[in-house]
Amino acid sequence: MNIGNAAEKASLPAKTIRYYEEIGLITPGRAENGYRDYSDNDVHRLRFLQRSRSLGFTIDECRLLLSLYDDKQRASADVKAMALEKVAEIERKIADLQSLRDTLSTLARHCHGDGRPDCPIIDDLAGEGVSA
Amino acid sequence: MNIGNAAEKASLPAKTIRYYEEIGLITPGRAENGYRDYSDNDVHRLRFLQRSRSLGFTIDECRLLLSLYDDKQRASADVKAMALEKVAEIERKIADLQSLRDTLSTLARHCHGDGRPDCPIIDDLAGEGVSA
DNA sequence: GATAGGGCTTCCAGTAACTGGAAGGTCAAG
DNA sequence: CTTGACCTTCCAGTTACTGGAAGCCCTATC
Repeated sequence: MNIGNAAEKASLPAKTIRYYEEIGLITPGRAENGYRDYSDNDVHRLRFLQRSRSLGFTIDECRLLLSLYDDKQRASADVKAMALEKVAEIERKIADLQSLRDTLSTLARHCHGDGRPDCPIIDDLAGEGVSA
Repeated sequence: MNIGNAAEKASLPAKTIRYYEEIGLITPGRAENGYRDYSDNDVHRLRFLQRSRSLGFTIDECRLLLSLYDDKQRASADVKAMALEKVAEIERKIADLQSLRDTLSTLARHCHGDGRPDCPIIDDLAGEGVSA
């Protein structure tokens, strides 16, 4: 099947699929007219990629995941370890964002937000305002 | 003062400071030997940049914030609106990450994580596993 | 048979915000 | 006078695409 079709089935832009090919994540066949030709298995891989990317795995992690997917002998422990490490990473990011949000809301709460030039947010950024 | 000194005072790498100059966020003077020469006010701006970047504002937002900082007549409402929009954006990101984390932990919980090749995480990525 | 359109191809460039490294000038200490 | 730290510029690389140009392929319609 052509790239447009595969793109639709995998919920990925065609551009992205070509990019994945460029970096060696997938190698579809070619039709006689030079068009890429995707098998059902190719589409399967693309979906795998789409899903793992949307779960926050980097491209390199997806590469590893795909090789585990291809390896019928892989240990589930390897995959579980990656997933758990990813969970921890996501939780660190969440904590960072929460503290960011708290700081910013505190700042905003202290700002009267009218037409006057006086602004505690700017003052804080300038290093002389409320401590969040 | 030299860039190394300014970098230390602003808690920013010298490389980053040069980059900020390149994109027009700051324009220090030059000493006779060609070295950049930072005034106290320059350091102030750098700190402002450091803090607003660390609060999650993009460079373009920092540019705007700096212009509000420079503008003694600006309305605090403008700044407050930016801060609140940023808070909303951060909260969206947090929610996304939380759902990501939940999906991944569910997956990991269903994985026995031993030496056997059978792995629900891979199965899910392949589109045939547990629904998280 | 000409043409219009949509899809496909390749290649080049740009994004955000730096970061690393090479080649070389400047300065203070020993 | 040399060593080492610090400074300069410029170029390249990072992540994961995305946009666009130039041009081929295929089908349908007039």
